[in-house]
Amino acid sequence: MLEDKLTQTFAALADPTRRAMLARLSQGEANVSELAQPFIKTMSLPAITKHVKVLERAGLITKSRDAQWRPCKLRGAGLRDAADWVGQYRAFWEESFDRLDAYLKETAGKKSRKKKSDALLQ
Amino acid sequence: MLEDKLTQTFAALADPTRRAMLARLSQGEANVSELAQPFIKTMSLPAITKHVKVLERAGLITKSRDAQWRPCKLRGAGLRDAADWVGQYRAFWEESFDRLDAYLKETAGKKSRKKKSDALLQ
DNA sequence: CAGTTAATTAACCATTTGGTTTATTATGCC
DNA sequence: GGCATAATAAACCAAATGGTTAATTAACTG
Repeated sequence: MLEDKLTQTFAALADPTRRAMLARLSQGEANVSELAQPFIKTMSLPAITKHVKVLERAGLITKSRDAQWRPCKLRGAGLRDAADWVGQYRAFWEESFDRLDAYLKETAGKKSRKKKSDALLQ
Repeated sequence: MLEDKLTQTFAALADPTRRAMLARLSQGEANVSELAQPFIKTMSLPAITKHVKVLERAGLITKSRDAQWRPCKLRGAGLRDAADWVGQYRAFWEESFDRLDAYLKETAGKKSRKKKSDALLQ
């Protein structure tokens, strides 16, 4: 994945309105006004349109056409790219570890109580 | 985790310079000028300082003091929070699925070839 | 103490972001 | 055709972001 695409993806996720839209879409397709519904008291429709566009350009959703409606659907691959990037660092939140320890466990170890430390970075 | 903290975390990840800094820190502690090293031809030190501060405020790194140096280290919990959020959507990138199918597999199923679909959303 | 190194602060600037209001496009319906 | 609905576009604005340069703080070193 392009460096810049990942930037767009994380930027798109860095907004609670857009994350709520993804949450809504995880329950099924929705058109723009349906996505707008929870926010329409506090935000204009053009603002919603913009948020949807950010999600679309980031590859997190796809938008199609049905008469005057624009049904949107979640695009798993977009979220997977973000998950894959973050996943590189899994070893850093899986309890106690250090790289040597991890190396020993992965190669020769068998009795250590600590969890595995994945290879990190490209 | 606070809604707003997640926003800060994703915003911090939405920059290639900052992601590169995290990559560097995944190989071990580094102080600010060490983090700056790959960028110092193209960016001033105050710019680096600002990036480091964004990472720190997002909870992705911690910074301590050693004389005039400021050793930084990766904070796994910050990345885990991001990973956990994205992980809610795992079902959407793990091949063919739908919520009913997932439900059946998780509760009664035993022979389905499809991968598991986690419960989504709060 | 004087000088050097590490890092930050302050003030500033351009661009991007997230919102607004008003106007427009496109579709379906009577 | 005329009207209502769904969505977008355009123009604008304030605040945030990502950078700069110049000045400052803090610590070590000779």
